[in-house]
Amino acid sequence: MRLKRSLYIGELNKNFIDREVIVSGWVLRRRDHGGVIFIDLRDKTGLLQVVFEEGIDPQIHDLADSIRIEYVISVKGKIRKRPPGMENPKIPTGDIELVASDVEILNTSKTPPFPLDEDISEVSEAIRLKYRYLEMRTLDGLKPFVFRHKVNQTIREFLNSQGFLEIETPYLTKSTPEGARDYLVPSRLYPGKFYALPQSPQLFKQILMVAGVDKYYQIVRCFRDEDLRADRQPEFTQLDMEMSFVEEKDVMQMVEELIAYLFEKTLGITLRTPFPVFSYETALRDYGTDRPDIRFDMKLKDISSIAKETSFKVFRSALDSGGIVKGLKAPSHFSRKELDDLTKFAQELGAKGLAWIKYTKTAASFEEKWSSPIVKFFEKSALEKLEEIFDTSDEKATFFFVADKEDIANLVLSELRKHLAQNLGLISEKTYSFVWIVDFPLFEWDDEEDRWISMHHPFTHPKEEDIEFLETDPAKVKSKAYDLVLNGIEIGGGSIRIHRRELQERIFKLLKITPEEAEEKFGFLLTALEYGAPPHGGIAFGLDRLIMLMLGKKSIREVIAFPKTQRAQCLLTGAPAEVKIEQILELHLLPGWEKKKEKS
RNA sequence: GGGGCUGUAGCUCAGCACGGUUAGAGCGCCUGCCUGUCACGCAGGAGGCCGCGGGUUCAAGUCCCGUCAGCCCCGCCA
Repeated sequence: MRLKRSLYIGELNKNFIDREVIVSGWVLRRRDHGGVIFIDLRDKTGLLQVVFEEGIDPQIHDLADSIRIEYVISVKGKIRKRPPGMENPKIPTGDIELVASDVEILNTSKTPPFPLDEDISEVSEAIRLKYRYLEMRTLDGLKPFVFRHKVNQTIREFLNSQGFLEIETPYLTKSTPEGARDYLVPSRLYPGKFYALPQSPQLFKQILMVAGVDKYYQIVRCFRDEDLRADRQPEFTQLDMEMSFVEEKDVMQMVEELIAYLFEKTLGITLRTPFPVFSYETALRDYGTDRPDIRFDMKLKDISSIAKETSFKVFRSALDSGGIVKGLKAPSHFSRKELDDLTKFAQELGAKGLAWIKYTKTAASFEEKWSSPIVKFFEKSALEKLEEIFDTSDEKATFFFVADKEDIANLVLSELRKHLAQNLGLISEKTYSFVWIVDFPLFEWDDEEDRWISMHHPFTHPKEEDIEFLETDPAKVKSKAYDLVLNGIEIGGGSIRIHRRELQERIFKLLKITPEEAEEKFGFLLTALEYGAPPHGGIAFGLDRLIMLMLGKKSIREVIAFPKTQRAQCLLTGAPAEVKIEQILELHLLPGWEKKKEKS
């Protein structure tokens, strides 16, 4: 490299006029006027117009003539004030330019597969991922990653100041039976044995509490071999935290301070704390989901008691088979086609249908207020009760009802609620609405496995007052768990953990984990609990999700440098890929590996 | 495992319902001209396995079946 960079483009301003500088970067655009060639040079800090004039040095001018888009060059020259009227107000360096006296072409470039000088969000994601480095090289391409870097630093800054210790935990660890599918890593030294990549550092951080660390955090990669979504990657990053000698409120308060600090420092947004707290039961009752989006109202209402009084068979039969009738009110009327589409939307989520009633507050008579194929099944008193239950302050409204089993009604209506709010423009995009969900049930019944399973994970502490019901009425037992939800997306979840071996063993027993299995899978934890484990609890955040929401992105792939596709491939590297047979043999992955080993 | 959308030039897309000459557009690319442009301009040019395989047909980018890939969703999972 003959011409060594003297500064970044972003550092340049009028004060540099008449000074000689060397800048290095990529050619964004070039405008060849024959006798004069303009090149817009880009580095990660900005854009600068470089001028090659024929009169100054014909040789340099010829070299500039061969320069193409995305060539990597260093240019030496004097900064000059642009001639009057030639300024470009669109860029920060628009009132100056670099008059090239020397240029070094450090590398050529093929023509990029997509233009790097304009908005590339229209380019298909597959191509962007294959050439991720080109996407990142564009003017704003690094923005999400600069932001992410800042988030990480701010989190560390805050937690360090609070006395937290960042400690790394292993990636090659032990498979655990509960939770998601594990990614397995075959052991070369122990034929037939496997490491698992961690779904989270859960057990390690608990053991760190036993070790007296007191406050731990880690920004850590986690791995789960499940199907992907816009907000789910097989490897993702958690902000993992754990604290000793704490109750729920201590963790929640620490988190609120952290989140408030983070939003203030990185987005300049002052959040109102404490965040609202909903019980699991309330969330399900009012929103149909344990991750409610509370940026808008439109609460769900149980109208089973009204439905019971109607002659509408669909409602009656749902109630007779133990279901419920639940509904919501949208502040608008809908066309027949829109109603058909909404019905289809509901059916795709599992509803048998979607009942609706159009409501016009200012109609001439009571009867004319109500319009629907099903309104004939309703007595006047039933309609009056609807008016009462739903606050009918809107001029026009439409009631939607789902009659089904409770969980289906809740699922369908919660999705419908989001869908309608989005379409009706009820959601203000710039709002950040946090809400805590607490008082989760400790267990949920799993029909397939015919046993209770942990709603959170098996190490979650039951509410003290419910411990006595563990064996007699597991459904009644609530947990010391808490989820943090932002704009309808779960961004974090945690709990106070069990810190006594006896209680942990009781839970395992309830989960139909035999003592032998418990010893084999979690023996190290049980042993640790016996050596003076302090009360402790913590939380883990989906950091990718949080950053996605902070940046208003629709997918966590936008905030991950090299993400996987929905089919879990890396389009850049081509992973997963086949490996040499030798590698497979060495890992004892083929049938008959034991024999092969004996022979060798 | 299931449902939906998409796949045509380097990129973004039209053409497909109703099969029929040589498959188009914009941007980009190449060559030439041009000393003040900044999405420079002007003139000329190159560039296509219409995702892949099979079928129907005199004839398929267009119709049918299968398959692959990307995205969104359900299940699963956080």
